[in-house]
Amino acid sequence: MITLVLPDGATRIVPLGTPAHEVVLSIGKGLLKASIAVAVDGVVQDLSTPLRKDGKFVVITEKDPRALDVLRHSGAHILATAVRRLRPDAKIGFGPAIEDGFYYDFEVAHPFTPDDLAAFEAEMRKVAAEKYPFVREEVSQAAAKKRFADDPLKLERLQDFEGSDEIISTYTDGPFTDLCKGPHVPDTSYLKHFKLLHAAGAYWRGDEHRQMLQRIYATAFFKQEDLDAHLHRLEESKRRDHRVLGKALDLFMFHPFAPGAAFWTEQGTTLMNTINEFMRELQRDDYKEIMTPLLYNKALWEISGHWGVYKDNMFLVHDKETGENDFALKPMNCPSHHLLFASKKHSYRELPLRYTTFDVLHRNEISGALSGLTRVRQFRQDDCHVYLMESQIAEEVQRLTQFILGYYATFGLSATLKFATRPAERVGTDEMWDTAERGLKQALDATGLPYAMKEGDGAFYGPKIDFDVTDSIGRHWQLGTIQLDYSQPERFDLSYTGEDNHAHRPVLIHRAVSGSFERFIAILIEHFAGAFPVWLSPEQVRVLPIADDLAPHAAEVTAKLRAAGIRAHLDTRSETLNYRIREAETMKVPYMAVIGKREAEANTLAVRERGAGKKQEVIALDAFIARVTGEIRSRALPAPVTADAGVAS
RNA sequence: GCACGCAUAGCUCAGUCGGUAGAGCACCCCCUUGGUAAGGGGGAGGUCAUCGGUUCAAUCCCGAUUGCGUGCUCCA
Repeated sequence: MITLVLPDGATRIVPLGTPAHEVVLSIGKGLLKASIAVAVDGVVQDLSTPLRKDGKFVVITEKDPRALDVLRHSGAHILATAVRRLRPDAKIGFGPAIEDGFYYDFEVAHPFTPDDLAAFEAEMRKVAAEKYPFVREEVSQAAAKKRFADDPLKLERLQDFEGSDEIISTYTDGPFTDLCKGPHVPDTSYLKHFKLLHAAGAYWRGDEHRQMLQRIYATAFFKQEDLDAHLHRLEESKRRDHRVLGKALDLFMFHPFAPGAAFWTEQGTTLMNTINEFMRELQRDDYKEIMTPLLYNKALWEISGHWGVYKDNMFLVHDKETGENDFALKPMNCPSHHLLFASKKHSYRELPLRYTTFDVLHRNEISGALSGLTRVRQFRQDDCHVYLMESQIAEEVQRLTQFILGYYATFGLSATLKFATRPAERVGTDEMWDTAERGLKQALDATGLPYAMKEGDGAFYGPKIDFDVTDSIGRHWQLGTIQLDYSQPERFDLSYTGEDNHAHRPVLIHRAVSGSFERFIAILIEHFAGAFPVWLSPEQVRVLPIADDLAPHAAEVTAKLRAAGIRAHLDTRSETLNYRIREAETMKVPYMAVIGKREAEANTLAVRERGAGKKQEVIALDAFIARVTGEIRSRALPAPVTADAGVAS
């Protein structure tokens, strides 16, 4: 017998192996109808699975977030059922529920076309209508092997269980049986609101050396309105896509002659420079900004170790005197910073010494990885290397952490911290890692901030703190990083003179705040949907004289705005006011200053704010200048950044 | 890198079941001098990504190349 405790404290004592649905029925008939699955001590299982353990018994209905995973996993089986009916030759791989839906991998002779997807979706509706129950069976390894004799991928999976006491189960819905641990919804008719999204290649088990399968991505919900909302969200992110907005707002472009490297227009350059200047200002007092060469002899990369492991990702440059490709563009700044550091003697009094740089870096990413501004081959990092004594680590890490979080906050971005510890492949002794991890952890604890652990995810030379940023539509980006490194100071034989007049090895911290300016700008574009705060906007005020004869006055106004440090532009084209307002709105200029006869005479402006519609405010020129310069100085954020902020419908 | 898809005017896209192309916006000119999201008219603009093949004929079919897009261990 096993004992189940219901949420209200009541208990049910039932024979071992009783199917869950019997227990649910004993609670209520209506509940059984509404139930999708159950959880025993948090472990989700389906209604037909025999109960084997005592524990807290919770019935999962549509309202439980875990129900969606069950539905989606069943959706994957229904997808496979449909594919097998139409393409009996398809071999099946994995078909899990994922964050926003599910997928299923198939091995087929001919990849799927969009028409195939439409046919599969139609077939899935039939399978759902046929209301096949999901029947669970528990089988022996031998029986399973026999059953999946024609499915080599499943056989490979079965191999993993050889010798383990794992219960092997299969699920059958109508004509289709899959090796699966469940859980599933009771029958196929539960899948009502779903959509196949796209197909793409995916390596079997993510291994590029294995065969490529065809993966079909799909999503499913319990309610049509949830599905609609999800599809709407997808549309919304497409509209915010920095590649689309970058073109629409004329910020940057790419050219086939320079794949993976952005061209910045004057607007985009202004944006880039504004962000760069902000960082420069923050680092003015405690950092030493330096510039180092972009191109180095391989001798440097041999010392740093890049020539051995990273060479394929570097752009090599031919030297006409040696006739060899023995120069390379730098993929990171650290080695060059070390050369500068090592060029003279340093006292312990100088530490922590912080070198910061904005140099251009090149990494030869594989072509398939390139994507807009988020994965490029040429980029600039807000890079910093701190040379310090071991005793200074805690304070420095706290300082850098506050710096990074403060920087994000200026843009209305929040971040969570992740502490990544020693990876399997690493350099240095265990003792060194103990010291480094302890030091970093103490420093992190001292900040009082919550953080998640990422065991084994550190850099090969040291543990690190990663900053995971959430944008206005809830997407996550890994941006900043603080990495502790005992290895490079060793390789580059770095030293400082201590109080004891002896040479000591400094510890190194690598720090990046935005990862790269390119990627950060991509995130900002999507975060703000192109409607940047005033201080970031490439164009802050557009001056619009109503008629031609007001142009001279408008030009004076523009000059005054510019003299005050405001990025103002004058639009005197002989177009209607409506036309010019529309264009300024489309380009997401934060302020439109309209000048008619009345304003010219009173030296005022009829100010329209971006996105505020017809609402206008007549304000004295001086007052307007004070307001805008104030917003620029304080780097004010626009009214709460919401999911729809500034997105034209 | 690999699988699939896409590439037509500056942009967004139609189109040609093989007979060398069209719209809207943008651009230029003219009229309009306007009060808060498109005033009206006219014009210019394309070796249909590149190279090769098939064909009487290719932007369209086939192949290659380049670029871009989706994706490439959230496990049975």
